[in-house]
Amino acid sequence: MVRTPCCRAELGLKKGAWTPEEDQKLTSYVNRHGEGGWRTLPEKAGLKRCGKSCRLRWANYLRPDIKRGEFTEDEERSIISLHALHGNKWAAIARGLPGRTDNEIKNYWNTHIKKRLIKKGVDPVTHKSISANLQDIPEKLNINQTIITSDDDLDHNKKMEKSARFLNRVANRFGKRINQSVLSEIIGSGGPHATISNNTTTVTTSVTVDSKSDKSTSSSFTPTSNLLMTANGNATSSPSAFSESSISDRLMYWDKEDNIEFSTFLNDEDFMVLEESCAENNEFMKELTRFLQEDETDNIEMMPANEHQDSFEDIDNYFA
DNA sequence: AAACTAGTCAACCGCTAGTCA
DNA sequence: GTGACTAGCGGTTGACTAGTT
Repeated sequence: MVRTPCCRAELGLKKGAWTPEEDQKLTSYVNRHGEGGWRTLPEKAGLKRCGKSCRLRWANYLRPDIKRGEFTEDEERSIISLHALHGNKWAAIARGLPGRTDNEIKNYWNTHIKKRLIKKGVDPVTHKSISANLQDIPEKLNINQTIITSDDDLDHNKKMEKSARFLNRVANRFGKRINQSVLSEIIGSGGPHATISNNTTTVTTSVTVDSKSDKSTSSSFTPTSNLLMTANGNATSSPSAFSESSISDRLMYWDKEDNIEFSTFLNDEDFMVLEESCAENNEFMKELTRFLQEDETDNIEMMPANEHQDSFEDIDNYFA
């Protein structure tokens, strides 16, 4: 299929920087007729520009809701979190930052954040430490070499990976149903942090989850590709938000004020407590709990924890 | 003061997905 | 099913500016 070029120089269409007069024409036209119809807009608005150029000028510069000026620290943190989630999907990232355009975020990333991350020793593509990435090289080169040095390490890594997968699945399943703004808020605050109880070690690390192998059925929420997790030897419970009854018991969320409770089943291997950042995101947990309660009242049976061999299968079945 | 370099960001280009006749 | 068309996206370019030599 042969396409006619959008902006043909022989038609005498102007390129380059926009003049204030052009901005004025475009703004008043869009204000009168609304966005859209970009192909025919230039002629109607009396502009010697291609429609694409007009759309871009409007979207990136003239739109009234565009926020100008320096990015705040919060915005920067959000960009980093969202980039970890979406990669170079600038439009997706921009949706999480009202008033900022994809172009602006892209430029800011390339000129500021990227450099800063590299300076801190963080790979801006993978969001892992650069030294950690060096350890990945054998894997990337398909060399059969393991960097796990002991059974304990292997076991610990498996636990963390499974726990990360669990969180991913919760996000994927509930992403379809939970208010997007609540999810954006969580992502904006750095994503859910999980504390894994393994009773032996205290480690801070990040776990990458293969979202391809975790088949997501979510149509409205992009699967998490990275989850930041804190593996903490001291099994902690957040004040008022989470409590644990026993290592093989259920993950509990209980809000005293609203008198609501969330629980799901985890065996001792997958046991985890969502703390700190999730506690900050009480809204998310409350909403999650409400959905569970609704489901329970719809007679969806929840099986006791000790009958579960594979908690992920159970979670899949439950949320399916 | 002039030349050069590096950083920034608006705008462009090429491509893809979605829609419609 | 096919092709024309539109809108939108991500990567790249180049003009402009500020800092340095």
